[in-house]
Amino acid sequence: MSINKVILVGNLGKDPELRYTPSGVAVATFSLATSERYKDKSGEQQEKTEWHNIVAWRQLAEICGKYLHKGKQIYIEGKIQTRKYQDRDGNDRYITEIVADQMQMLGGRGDEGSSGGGGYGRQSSAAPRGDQRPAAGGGQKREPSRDDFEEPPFNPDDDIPF
Amino acid sequence: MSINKVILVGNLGKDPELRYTPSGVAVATFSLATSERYKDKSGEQQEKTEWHNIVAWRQLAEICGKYLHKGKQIYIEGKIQTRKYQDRDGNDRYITEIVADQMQMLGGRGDEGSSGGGGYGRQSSAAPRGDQRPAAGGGQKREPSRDDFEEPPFNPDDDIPF
Amino acid sequence: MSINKVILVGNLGKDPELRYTPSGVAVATFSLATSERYKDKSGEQQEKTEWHNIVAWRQLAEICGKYLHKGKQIYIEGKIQTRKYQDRDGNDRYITEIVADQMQMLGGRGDEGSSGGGGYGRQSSAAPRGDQRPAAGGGQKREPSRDDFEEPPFNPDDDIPF
Amino acid sequence: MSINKVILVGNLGKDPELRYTPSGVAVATFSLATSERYKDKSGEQQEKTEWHNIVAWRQLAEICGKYLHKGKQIYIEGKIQTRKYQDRDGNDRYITEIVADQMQMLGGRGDEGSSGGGGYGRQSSAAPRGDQRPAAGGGQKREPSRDDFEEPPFNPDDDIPF
DNA sequence: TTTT
DNA sequence: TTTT
Repeated sequence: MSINKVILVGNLGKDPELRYTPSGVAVATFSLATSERYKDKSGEQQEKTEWHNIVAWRQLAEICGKYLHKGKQIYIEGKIQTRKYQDRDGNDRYITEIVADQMQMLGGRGDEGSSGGGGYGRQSSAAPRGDQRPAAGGGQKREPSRDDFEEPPFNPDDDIPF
Repeated sequence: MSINKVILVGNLGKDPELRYTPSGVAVATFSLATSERYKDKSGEQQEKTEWHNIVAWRQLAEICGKYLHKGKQIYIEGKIQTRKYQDRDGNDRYITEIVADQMQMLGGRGDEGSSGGGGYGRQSSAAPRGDQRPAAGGGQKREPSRDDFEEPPFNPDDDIPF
Repeated sequence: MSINKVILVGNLGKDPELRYTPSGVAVATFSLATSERYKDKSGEQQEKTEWHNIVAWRQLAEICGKYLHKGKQIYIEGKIQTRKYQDRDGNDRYITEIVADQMQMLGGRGDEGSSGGGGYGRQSSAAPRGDQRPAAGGGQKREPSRDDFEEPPFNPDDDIPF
Repeated sequence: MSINKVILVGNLGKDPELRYTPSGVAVATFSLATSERYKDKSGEQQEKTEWHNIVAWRQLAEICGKYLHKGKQIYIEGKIQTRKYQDRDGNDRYITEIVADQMQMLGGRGDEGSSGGGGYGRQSSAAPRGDQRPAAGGGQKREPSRDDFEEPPFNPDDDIPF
């Protein structure tokens, strides 16, 4: 009964960090800058930069770790999530992050060495093959199969029944 | 390298139609009204209604066919698609549709008999069980498995490594 | 060169708080819950609620203060913003908020006494008339004029030139 | 009580066409391609391109006419609208268009001579100054004023009252 | 054809 | 703190 959706287009502040949970699940984190220009009261153009903490899991994490780098312009779709943690003094702290479920590289053609292309996330079986994961328990990754294609733009074997 | 995303909140003009392709793939179609209020030049409040052709496939089609009905308010996320077809005279015609990949029932609380709830689409394994499909070739439906869960809000077995 | 957009559909946890800055600008704040259902590893249905801090300014603030209340289901469109503040001990803290620029009441039909209707935000001149602001400097509110209408769905005085 | 929102990232198929209505209102039209990669049943990578008819009005039209050109990658936010017209034979035809209300140039830094920058649409007073409109009735364009600034990321004169 |  |  609810929607929690974030859409960002911005640039990476640093290269992503790719880590693995104890059970071998890939997690990529990076910060993404979005900048807003606005006129202040005196009519001056001002710019304000917002930094977003992005988190990607599993296959999307590995794609981020492999293809993204500092300065790259990307599109991110995901959801907002606030996580509680304890600081050094044991006090509760909260951090708000964007959990990505789609990522697209933008800014095209030979832009800084990115081979780029495609959109990544969810079902997307367009993802690069070959498992970059280190030895790890893993398990959650399911095997792609022949039937595993995406929502078809059209279905050559089927007559559209309307 | 591109994004094609539509977000609609509106009401169904009629009950959905649920059909099946020759190979047994479910397709639901319905029209969704969004209404916009605006002031015209004379300062009068006006309303303009836009009708959207919604198409849903597979499991989402079946959920739409089962739970949606005329008047229901829903959230739809999907993409724009223009399809070519021939009219009775053999002329090329084009129709623009929204191919849904997420649907949420809104307007809650026992609203008109909908048992409703949850959000449907993509990976969503929250979908009602039991196959409503008629005898049909099918095949594209893959078996859900234990590893088949969604992006975890958090992962109890894993320490978050950051 | 960037996009920072949030779309939420959720329910208010409490009535909004409407305040005014020293110079008389209205600010409404409230928290909005979005809930996600997911299957955990053991196949159990779980629910996780996310709480979003919403901030609305000016006319939209006043509409929120006037029409929204605890439990109401709304659509919010806005942007993510992280604000720094000092806690009681003088330590820097950060809070992430959604600065709303559009709000729509959902869930319809005489739902809990809301007179409701319309969509509010930006140019929207559909907003209730009559100034609810207390005596205050103000100033930023500009006067609506005859030319002040919104993007017209169509323009009766103009032939569309294509 | 409804939402009609489209978000596109794609490339212009041609230079925009900038026209004016009899009363002098600027209208820009252009087509925008979004491409989707997907795997077909035989496992082959396929690409399908969708062409969107974009319409922009007034100031946004002039910015599009001035800064956009064939091939440029942009972000568009707007709404879906289906318009009825008569073909040469007097038959009713329908065309679906995206009425833009925000546009952002993407793909950055000196990309093909675009001076670029900023986001355009709505209140955005960041728009280039100087009126490119030919002699024309006009009228709907309101004069920007000192009070005409956008939603402030923060307000230096005001203490945030929460 | 919906809804407010 | 909401809602289903």
